[in-house]
Amino acid sequence: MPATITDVATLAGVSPATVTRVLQGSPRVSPDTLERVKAAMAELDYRPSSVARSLRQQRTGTLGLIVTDVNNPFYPEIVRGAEDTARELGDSIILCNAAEDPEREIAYLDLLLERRVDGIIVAAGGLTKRHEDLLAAFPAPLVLINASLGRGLVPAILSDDEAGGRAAAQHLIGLGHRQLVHICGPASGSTSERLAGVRAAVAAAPGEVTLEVLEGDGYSAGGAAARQVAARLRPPYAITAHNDLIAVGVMHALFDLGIRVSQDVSVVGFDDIALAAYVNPGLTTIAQDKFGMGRLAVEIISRLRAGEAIRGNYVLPVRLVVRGSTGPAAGAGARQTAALARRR
Amino acid sequence: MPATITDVATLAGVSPATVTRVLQGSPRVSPDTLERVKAAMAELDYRPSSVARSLRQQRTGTLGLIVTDVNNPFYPEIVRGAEDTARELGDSIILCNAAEDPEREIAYLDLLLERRVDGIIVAAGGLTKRHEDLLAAFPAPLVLINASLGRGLVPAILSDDEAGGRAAAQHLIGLGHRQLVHICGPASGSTSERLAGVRAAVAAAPGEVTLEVLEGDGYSAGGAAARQVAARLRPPYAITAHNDLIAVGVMHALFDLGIRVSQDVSVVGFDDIALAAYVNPGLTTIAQDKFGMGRLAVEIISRLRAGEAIRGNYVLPVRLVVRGSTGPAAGAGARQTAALARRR
DNA sequence: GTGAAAGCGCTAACAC
DNA sequence: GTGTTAGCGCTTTCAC
Repeated sequence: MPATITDVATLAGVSPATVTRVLQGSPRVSPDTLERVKAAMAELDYRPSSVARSLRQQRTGTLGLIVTDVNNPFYPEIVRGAEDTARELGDSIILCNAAEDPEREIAYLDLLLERRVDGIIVAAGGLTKRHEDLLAAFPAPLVLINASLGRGLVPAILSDDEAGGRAAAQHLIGLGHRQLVHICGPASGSTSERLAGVRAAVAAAPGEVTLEVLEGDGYSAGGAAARQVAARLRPPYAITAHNDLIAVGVMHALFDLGIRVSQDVSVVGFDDIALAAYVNPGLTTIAQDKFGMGRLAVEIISRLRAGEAIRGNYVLPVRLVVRGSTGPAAGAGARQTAALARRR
Repeated sequence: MPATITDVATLAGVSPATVTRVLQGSPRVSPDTLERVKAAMAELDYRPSSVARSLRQQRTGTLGLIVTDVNNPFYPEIVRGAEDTARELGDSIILCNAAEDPEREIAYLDLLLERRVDGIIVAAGGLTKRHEDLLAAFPAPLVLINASLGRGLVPAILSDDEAGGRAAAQHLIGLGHRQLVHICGPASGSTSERLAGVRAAVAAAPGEVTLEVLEGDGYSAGGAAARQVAARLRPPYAITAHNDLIAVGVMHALFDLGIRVSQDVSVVGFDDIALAAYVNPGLTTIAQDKFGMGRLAVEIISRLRAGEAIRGNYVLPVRLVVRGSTGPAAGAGARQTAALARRR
């Protein structure tokens, strides 16, 4: 049994209230008392119970963070951003891994409410209709990451997907590419925004640029899509993928076909997960500010808690990261000989 | 303000104690009362406060999980294993990201004690002396992952590093390799165990097998070590790395030198992080049961909480995962022509 | 500058 | 089967 405030008070010969004052650094404590109380605390190895404090103060200093899947390389960085910021504010994070299961996500919402968390952050890929209704009238400060509720009642943090798609395509067009292929991810969500950006860049390009759009969600599907393309198109062409994992699948497929990434075909991903830097050649991609999303989410919660009325979407800028997977489009009749792919 | 148990009791025309009984599913409640109470709960959207309950019951149903760095691809899987299991047991996880900072790690221990967590899991790379003293006399159930206190007072979960090193080397020797190189990781910790395993396999090998040991912690240092080796040794030879990240650094360096991974030089990693599967060729590696470590940690905590006296080390088995980065050692004078590396 | 008293929301022991 | 009572450990008036 850990020592209680009463134990400390008794040992120091004061009342519990005085111990509280010491705990809070109140100036209305005589130096003498202060010292005695501190000594008593040290003696008893006293640690105030935040459980009791939470009950009394009606706030727990705890935030719930529901994540689609911690194992998805996209999320740990968001978790870091949130945890880091929470820590600075004196809060803790209860981590909930929804494991891609919407039911479980909802169960967590309940659990977190019972735990009386001061706010909840939901970093989830796709929201179901059921979520929408539940969240729209939610009895606690709430922020969404990478998802938004139609009516904008709940503050949401998003990446500028449209700008990202545009930057990816512009980069390729700037390298001289005239044949673009976009491989889509999951039908829902931001897919269309990224594609819309690509479309916009293609439309605005000087000269004639073609764009073909394929489905290919996931690592292997991305590879399959690439094979399909390779059977029809002749290099130089360029592929934008909805995310990095798809792009890596594309790169492997091209490699197997003896098509050189960068020299023959350029590839651009989206997200900038760690993998992008370690793959060979390095993957050119659109970086989302994942850490910043986590950070901002916690900051918004803390402002909501303070009574501010916040709603609407926060759109974070993205950034083109050029690595080895993109290169200038060689003249129309580019050699396609299988040989060493350029590194990074 | 959320509804309280008294609100429910009043609305249902019963005492709070009866509401508690309903909450706990006690059989000593008349069907009639049961129904009225349930109706009142629904009406008020009542959620029992686990804060109040925790104070009363002197247990929070919360576990602290201190992790060196969530962003390190090794940890998310441990987190998943812990969170998953905690959930099954009705517990929640407070995630603490130490960000490689030992001071911060210690600060978290204090914070978690104040929060009166039911137990703490520390998944940390290196323990300092200061940790040791603190943890050896820790006032809460405690489990370590991938670290152990000399005297074994605190239960620790480890991978069988020695067996892993042995399996890696045996795999290579079985492929006909006679020149082995081991690239070490951080000096402390399990480094030596893995190396010891490699040594054991080399010693037990039929015929003459040489082993060279190099430092090379981290992605780039691993690459540097590989370049050093390549300048001296002629293929076929084989490299075991202390972990996957080093191994990937090695693979890139070899690629740059025009040395083919698998055909000319085999490479084996350790850990089996996601990266290992996505790199090209796929990295042969020793898989640690990361999920199982997280799971076991939570299970041990729950048994400690139940009063069992548990100490000593739990050593989990590892598993050789063969991918494309290892292949048979070609005859002594193997061609070293730069050409396409075999895929996966 | 300090103490007494009340109460946060729940549950456990005991009564009936 | 149900109610009464006390108390978990803290903080917050309010008094002095």
